[in-house]
Amino acid sequence: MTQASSSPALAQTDQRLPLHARVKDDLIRRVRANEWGSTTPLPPESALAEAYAISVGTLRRVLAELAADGILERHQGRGTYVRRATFQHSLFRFFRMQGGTGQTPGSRILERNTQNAPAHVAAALNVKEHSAVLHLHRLRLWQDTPFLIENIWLPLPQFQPIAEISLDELGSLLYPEYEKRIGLIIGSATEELSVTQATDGQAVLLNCISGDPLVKINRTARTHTGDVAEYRESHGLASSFRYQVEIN
Amino acid sequence: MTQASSSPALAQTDQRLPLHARVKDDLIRRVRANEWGSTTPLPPESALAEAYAISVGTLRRVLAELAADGILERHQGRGTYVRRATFQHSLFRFFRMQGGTGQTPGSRILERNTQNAPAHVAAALNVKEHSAVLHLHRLRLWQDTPFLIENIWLPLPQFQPIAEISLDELGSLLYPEYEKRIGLIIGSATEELSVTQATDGQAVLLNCISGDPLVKINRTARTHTGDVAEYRESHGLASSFRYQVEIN
DNA sequence: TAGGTCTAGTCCTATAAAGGTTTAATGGTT
DNA sequence: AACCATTAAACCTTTATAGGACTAGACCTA
Repeated sequence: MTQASSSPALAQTDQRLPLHARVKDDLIRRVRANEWGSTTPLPPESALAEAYAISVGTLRRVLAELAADGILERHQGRGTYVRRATFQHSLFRFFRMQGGTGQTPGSRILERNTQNAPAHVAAALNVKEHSAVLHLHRLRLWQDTPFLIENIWLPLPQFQPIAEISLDELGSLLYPEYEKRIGLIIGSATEELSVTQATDGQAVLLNCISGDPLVKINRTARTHTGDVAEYRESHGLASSFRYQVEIN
Repeated sequence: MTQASSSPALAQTDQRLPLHARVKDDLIRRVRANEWGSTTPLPPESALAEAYAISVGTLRRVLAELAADGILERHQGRGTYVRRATFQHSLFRFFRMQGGTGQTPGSRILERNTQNAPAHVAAALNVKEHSAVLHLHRLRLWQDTPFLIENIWLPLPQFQPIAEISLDELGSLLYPEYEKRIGLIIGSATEELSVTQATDGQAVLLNCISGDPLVKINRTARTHTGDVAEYRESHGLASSFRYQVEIN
């Protein structure tokens, strides 16, 4: 059952892999390339199967896996869509600020500049040391009270559009902005938590006393395919901190 | 394609669900009932399908889902097995103590008694307030240095065997003990992290100064089917704390 | 306008079948 | 003992087919 030649759509995939894996890889690539917005359905099963020159059964298996992986959403009778959104929520399970109404916190950009990546940032972003990166320094507020200091690094030139838009447009949520400006979708992230003490500068921003315990959150955010897209270091008041995790 | 009557094995499952869902539910029940140890393979596809009176294709779909859920492990040519172990690892990603060798920390039981569940414990364990629970008070050590205080509550009479075994046997890892003594397998857990200050008692145990920042971890552990099996409150020195999370 | 019915489009359930790959065990050969 | 070929058992891949269920929109009716 080895196919001598296969659909041109699979030309760039690893020929040693079984068909379903190759189709999956290609679909992930196309999702990542933003071929379908979150409101445009993918082609129906029948059309996709025909395009890949595989049977509907095999294609259904791939789509089911992608749905299980959280990349696609399928709705009987309506169609198959790229999945977005839920992620933003899961990232904001911390800091007991979402009491009651699901409001998003405010934010104020303190600084935006272009830097040569320091060693630890370069390592996290998986780029060469001293290569150009965009740096955002941001303060997050809850009901006008600052609770979190963020330092965000983004690789250039990929994120150049973010360097050029007005600061007002860098509203509270960055990930939708990445998607709109660059067509880049954050698919997963790793966070590392530790506890530190407030420096003088942090104490001023957070309106606390120097030496107070802070929670430090290092986040590495990736696309669906695992490429690192953003590195972020956040510091927040430990006293107002709460973080919830599911383990499987 | 509505089946008038189905395999007796599915008698206790919800008849409104599709076949594959009913078979999945039943297999989860049987895994939970410890029908197969982690070294005994499940019956082969062909035999299982025949026993449930369904086609091999449908059964394969169920087994694939269970494997994706991390409940089963399948090996071509060898068989299908209940999955264990990996979980213990994922639970111990915190506290930067596993440097190099993957040693498990030591532990010392400070106290074991039967209590009437306090309100917050009863709520977490999903039992009536003041009902009998087993309480373990444990100190965890890394190279003879205490780094974590644990308070563990288990519902009775389910966990009665744990109340009766010798304290020596409550070695460092509890979950294998649950499996061996009660046949109960922990499948998932929720943890909530926050930062507190050391009380006098905690300071003595952890060899720190009263008021030092501590990390507090509340863990609710569940079986594969979602029933709460254990509630645990841990306190550790914030200075030696590091926690890593994957978000999807 | 409001509320039904119908229908095309889409995904879902279930079965069947042919052939392939991997593993473990067996028994022979060197 | 070490190596190899064979074989049975187990899971994997792919295709094909028949029918069911759900959704959105078109159309009709009151």
